[in-house]
Amino acid sequence: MKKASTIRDVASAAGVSVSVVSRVLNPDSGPVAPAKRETVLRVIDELGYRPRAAARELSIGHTPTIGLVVADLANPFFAQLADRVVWEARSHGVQVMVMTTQEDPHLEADSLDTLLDRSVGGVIATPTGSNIEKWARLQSLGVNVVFVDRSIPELADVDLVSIENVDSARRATEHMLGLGHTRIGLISGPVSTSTGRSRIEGYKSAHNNFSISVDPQLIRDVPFRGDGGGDAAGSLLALPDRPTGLIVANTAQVQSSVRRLVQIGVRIPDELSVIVFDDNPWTELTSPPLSVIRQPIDMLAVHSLELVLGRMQGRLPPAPRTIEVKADFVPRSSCSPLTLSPIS
Amino acid sequence: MKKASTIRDVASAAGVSVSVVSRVLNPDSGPVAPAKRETVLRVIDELGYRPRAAARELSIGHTPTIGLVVADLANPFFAQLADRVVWEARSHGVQVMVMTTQEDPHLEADSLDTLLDRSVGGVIATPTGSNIEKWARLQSLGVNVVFVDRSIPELADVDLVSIENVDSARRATEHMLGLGHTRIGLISGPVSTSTGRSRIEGYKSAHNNFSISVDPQLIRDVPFRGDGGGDAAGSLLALPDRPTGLIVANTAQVQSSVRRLVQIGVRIPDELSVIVFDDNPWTELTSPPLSVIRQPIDMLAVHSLELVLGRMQGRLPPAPRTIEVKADFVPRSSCSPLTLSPIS
DNA sequence: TACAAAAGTGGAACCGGTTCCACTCCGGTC
DNA sequence: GACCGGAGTGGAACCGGTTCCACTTTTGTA
Repeated sequence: MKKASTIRDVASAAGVSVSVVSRVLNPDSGPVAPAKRETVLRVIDELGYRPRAAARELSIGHTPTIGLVVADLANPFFAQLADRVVWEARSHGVQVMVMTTQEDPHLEADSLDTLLDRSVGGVIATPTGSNIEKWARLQSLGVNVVFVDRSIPELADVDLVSIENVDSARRATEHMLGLGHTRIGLISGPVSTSTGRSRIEGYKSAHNNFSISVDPQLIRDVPFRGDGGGDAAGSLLALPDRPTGLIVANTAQVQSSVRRLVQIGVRIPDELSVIVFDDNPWTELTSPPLSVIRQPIDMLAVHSLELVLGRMQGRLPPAPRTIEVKADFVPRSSCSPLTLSPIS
Repeated sequence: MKKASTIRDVASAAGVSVSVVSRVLNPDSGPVAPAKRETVLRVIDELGYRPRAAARELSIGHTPTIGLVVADLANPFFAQLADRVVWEARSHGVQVMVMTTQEDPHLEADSLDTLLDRSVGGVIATPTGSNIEKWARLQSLGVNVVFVDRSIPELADVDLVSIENVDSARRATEHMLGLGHTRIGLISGPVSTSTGRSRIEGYKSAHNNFSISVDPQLIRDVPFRGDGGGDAAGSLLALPDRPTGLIVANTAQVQSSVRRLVQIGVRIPDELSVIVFDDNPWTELTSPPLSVIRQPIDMLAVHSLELVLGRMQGRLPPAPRTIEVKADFVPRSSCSPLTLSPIS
């Protein structure tokens, strides 16, 4: 366990001053005679010297690092998002600190503190919805914040990247309405989140277009955490006048909901047509393969990274941006026309 | 965008020296009069002061941070591993830098450099199998390395946490042999990895126990990346004397393999009995639900973290450790007795 | 009361980079 | 030949913490 060499080791081995070595390390920071540059580079190689990030960070004042704060990596949506963000960031020479919140505001607050301590230049997050002042403080300290997928209404000047939630939910609903279903269950996210509200709005809007009234009983907004999706699915199916269609618009609850449907043993699509949000890899391995709204996770990752890096480099106008990307509806075999009472 | 306060700001605001503030910050580093401690804490709170990690790191020489190097967060196995590690680490006050390699040795090498620059105290990794000298160098610089799930035979003195690979593969194989199957396909990881080799060994050992000879044609070792699992599944089923059982022991290829089986339309378990490694959440949502070898990801995470932290704190004997945890066989409905030529 | 030990405190060096600045060489220009 | 500007260089301050050490004050004990 030899200890790593420092810039001063390199300097003395190369017979130059630390200033010169530093200039070699940071090409645009000043002139170096070509011959010396060669020598220094050779010595660096021989010694296996690598500058320590902490030292640079201390004198520069910031790091080429961003934080990624998601609920739960065990959820494929977040996992894929993280994968893409980490991957994409690397190609820009930026490191990513991944933090998970388990949807717990306290853990979220902790994560933000940690990121602050690490002097990250930006944060990409799917916020829990709390910690308003904490997010604001982060921004006021110059940390660039971009929300993905969800936003917090109280925080107006934060960049946001999400799918077209209203439109996506409307299209899914209209697809079912078009098949003749009139009682369609909706399992959405909490109304305290933008995502939850927008998707409910899209659902209602579709009903409106079809001049079909909305039964509030059929709308279940459940938390992201826990087994709320499964319970909601169970209770919807237990309704006297039970729905013939189900849209699961809470990505965190898809698995739980589908598992419950399988347990109950409803026949899909004969007894129940189903559309879920998010094209998890397994959705086409179930039988029947599920029709899904596919969130273009790559796009979410790319755009949010672009935003946060753009802000870090100060090459974006100050006004907050909202980027909405289109989500595809991918029909598979989990929806069928309503046969019991066929449409006119 | 006001700028953050420093320890000297706190010191002067509290009317004490920086030494005192530092001692308040690090409780066991020296005595502080209770009254002054109070004052300092109050000032810290008022100013919203937080010590900068980089400064501390620079003077201490290391960070309470570990690196986690996995192939691909989009793979549920790694994603869950990452989730557990991050989670568990946090409860020990340790941060985790998550890096992905996409199974590419170059990217792996980059990641290790980055982690080195950040002065991490330890690394938990599923190594690609290359970069032998790089791993060795990392160790010689005092970075504690723990491999999870796979190991590199050339690197003898690295801690390893994995499941009982030989035993797991044997149990799965014996289960099928016990059902009367004699031609069982095996899709495993590359033989260049310990995992790949051990699982093939278990498969062979089971055959041996049942005095059934092994047809080498039925063993397919495919890379972790790409669609090798699907292709192997396809080609196994295209064999003239095609297998009646299939064990997918390459966790990264399960999805690809199962997808192919679904595409081909083999009836499971009637035409083909199937066991896969890894209890991904969706394996019980397929029809039929798949029998799996369940890797206790929590255990893998906990043990590897324990090892790496233990080494960082120097409270472990120097000899490298290998921890093997038991993997459960979870029978579901994807295996049935061989009916064509029933066992005696 | 005397004196050693322990508690409490602040000054300053240090960790390993970056950067400002002063200084020395050059060559080119009037 | 005097002068100027720019290339090239090194010294030293600085970033924000930690820690050693010397010093003063308090406490405990004989």
